[in-house]
Amino acid sequence: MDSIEDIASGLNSTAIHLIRRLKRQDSQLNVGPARLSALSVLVFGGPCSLSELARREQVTSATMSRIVSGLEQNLLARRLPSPHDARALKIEATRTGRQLMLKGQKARVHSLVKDLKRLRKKDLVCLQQAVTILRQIGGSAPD
Amino acid sequence: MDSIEDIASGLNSTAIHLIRRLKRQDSQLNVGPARLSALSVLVFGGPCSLSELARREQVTSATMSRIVSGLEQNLLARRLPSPHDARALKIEATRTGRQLMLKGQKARVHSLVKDLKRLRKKDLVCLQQAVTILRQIGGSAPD
DNA sequence: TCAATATACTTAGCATTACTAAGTAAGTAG
DNA sequence: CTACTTACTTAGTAATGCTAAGTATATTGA
Repeated sequence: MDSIEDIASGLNSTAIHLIRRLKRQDSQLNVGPARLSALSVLVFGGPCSLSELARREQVTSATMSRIVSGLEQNLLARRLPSPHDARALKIEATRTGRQLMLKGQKARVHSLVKDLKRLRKKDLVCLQQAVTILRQIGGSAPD
Repeated sequence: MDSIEDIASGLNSTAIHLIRRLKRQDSQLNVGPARLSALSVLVFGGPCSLSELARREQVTSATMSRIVSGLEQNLLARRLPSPHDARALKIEATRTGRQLMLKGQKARVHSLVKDLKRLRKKDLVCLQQAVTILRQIGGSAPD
């Protein structure tokens, strides 16, 4: 077996390649990566405040404010007043936003499925387990 | 076993989380992501022309020209004339650049190793195999 | 109650990184 | 030698990150 360092290094480069491959699919949506990522939080995690969104995306509130402005211009999300706190916002995806997100997700997954289909069943089981293992470690990572 | 779609979807979100985690380490280097990524090509792949670098990083030559200018300002890489073609450049990492890259690589790997150490041997073997499997598919991805 | 503080968000200014379009210099083909 | 191609740069625009500073609302405590 490789050393733990080798495995970590392998995970590093593998993740880089995987992400690059998946990003190529996103480019057809004509929405920047920051907006797409924030939108996915809204679609899969439900509406939330701007600061909560900023925290999950690990950017400052100032940056998130502009990302949300961009999403609004693209009609993918909207700002609503928060029911309990007049300072805060409730940000939610529009119908268009949900549709775009699901379309993008489909394209990403499809591009991977094409390659996974060429694998033996044994290898698929291995990847499935690997995903489960990696989900457990680093659980602090936001969505 | 999950469907192939589920596994693909799992790989997608796992890669996103992994990358985000690793990027946090990079932020301490005070070099932007595009420069860091280009520098890694130079350090681990050796000197190459600007267009070759652009091709590997999947950006236009115009974009790469500015990234290389940034690397030069940071004293991390230098432009040299290409021996065989007066139009082209040979771009190479400086000693400082190599050192910075290796330091960054170490930080990335170290942050993962800390978590991997908590896993059982069986799980480590699984991750190692997963890396091997993922290296084979999508081999067209650049470095 | 009211003043001080804290929290939520926005705006402005700067740097990086992406694009296209347009320009320069050098190699190649007829 | 002319026309074309290739390699790179520069300029202009847009998206995305930051910090600093401002506004509005909530909370705390004398």
